[in-house]
Amino acid sequence: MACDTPLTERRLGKRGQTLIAAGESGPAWRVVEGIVRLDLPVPFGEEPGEEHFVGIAWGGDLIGAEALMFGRYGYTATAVTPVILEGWSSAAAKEPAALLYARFEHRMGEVLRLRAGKAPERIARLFELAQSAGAEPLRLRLRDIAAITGLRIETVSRTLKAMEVGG
Amino acid sequence: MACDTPLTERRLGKRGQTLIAAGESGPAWRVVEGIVRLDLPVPFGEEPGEEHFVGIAWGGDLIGAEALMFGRYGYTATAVTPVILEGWSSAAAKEPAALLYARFEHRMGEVLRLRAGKAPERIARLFELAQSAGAEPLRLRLRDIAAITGLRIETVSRTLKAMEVGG
DNA sequence: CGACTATTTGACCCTTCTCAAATCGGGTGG
DNA sequence: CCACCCGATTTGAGAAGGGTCAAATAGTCG
Repeated sequence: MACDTPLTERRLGKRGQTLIAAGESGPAWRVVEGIVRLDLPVPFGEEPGEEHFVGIAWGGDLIGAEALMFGRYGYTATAVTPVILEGWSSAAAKEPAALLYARFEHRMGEVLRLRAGKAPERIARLFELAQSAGAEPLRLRLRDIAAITGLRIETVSRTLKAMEVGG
Repeated sequence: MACDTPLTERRLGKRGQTLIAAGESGPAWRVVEGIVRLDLPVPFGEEPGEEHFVGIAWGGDLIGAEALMFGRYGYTATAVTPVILEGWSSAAAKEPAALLYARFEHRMGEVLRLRAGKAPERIARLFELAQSAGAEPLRLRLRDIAAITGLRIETVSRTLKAMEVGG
């Protein structure tokens, strides 16, 4: 860790990389570029290996902030696109609470829109989001697209093929 | 609740009542009891009268906080169940930002779960949520159930009937 | 090259959406 | 008290859209 910059420690993540693991401890990060998906480990004795998708973060969103409060990360964060993270400390946070809430509302609306409408619309919106989040290669894994849009991998595959022919 | 302090103004809302109207100005509120749905007025020249569901709030969540920042409410809030609101001022807010984030992650996960799985599961989860939010009569309007779960009103009607027979 | 993981494809079934029309209530003006 | 209107629910029938299960292909990384 060449931590010679006094202010903002940065960290890169490749597509598919686990950025934060539920149960472990560490700092909070701000998602500067790219998209991150958040999953909860299965609550009860369900399929081990399965996870519950609980949200995405991008464009300045904070991830892992709960570790500052409770000591451990509450969920797993994985890079959906290549990402750039920036260390975040609560001391450095100057955003007023009302602004945080406003940002939340917007974020929740975006996430919900990814679960509304038919398969092609959902997937298209996800790609738009990825593009606006500054993800360069714009190549997403089907499993991520499926988890985020609430579709099946097979459906995503077929829809994607249909889309590139039509549009 | 021996809270007779002059500071916390309370307000009741009946099912279906508009609590906050997009574009108007006013204070922020904390949802003490019940469930509130949030909608965005249609962005462009789409079906007038239609709204985009962008989230729900309950159990201590804040609504209308963006009016503190931007002067106007950014979305419409409607009572899905009878609700109790409590006036909120940013000055009174002492929750650390990290806690706000943690709460929000949880909230987003809950909302997403209401859009996952088949119709009966979604609807059942919404009723559980409504119950946990302290809504007494537990009678929801079909249009609200449909908007929140992302189903059609007809589907909700049919599913509800099938559910009360089976379970 | 070999083991694995990710993506495609096929065939078929089930859910949910659609479009229409019938009912059910609750108010209202006579 | 009754006829009527309007929004909210129900019901029907048929069509799409996705989900499932199974197998075949492409990629990847040692």
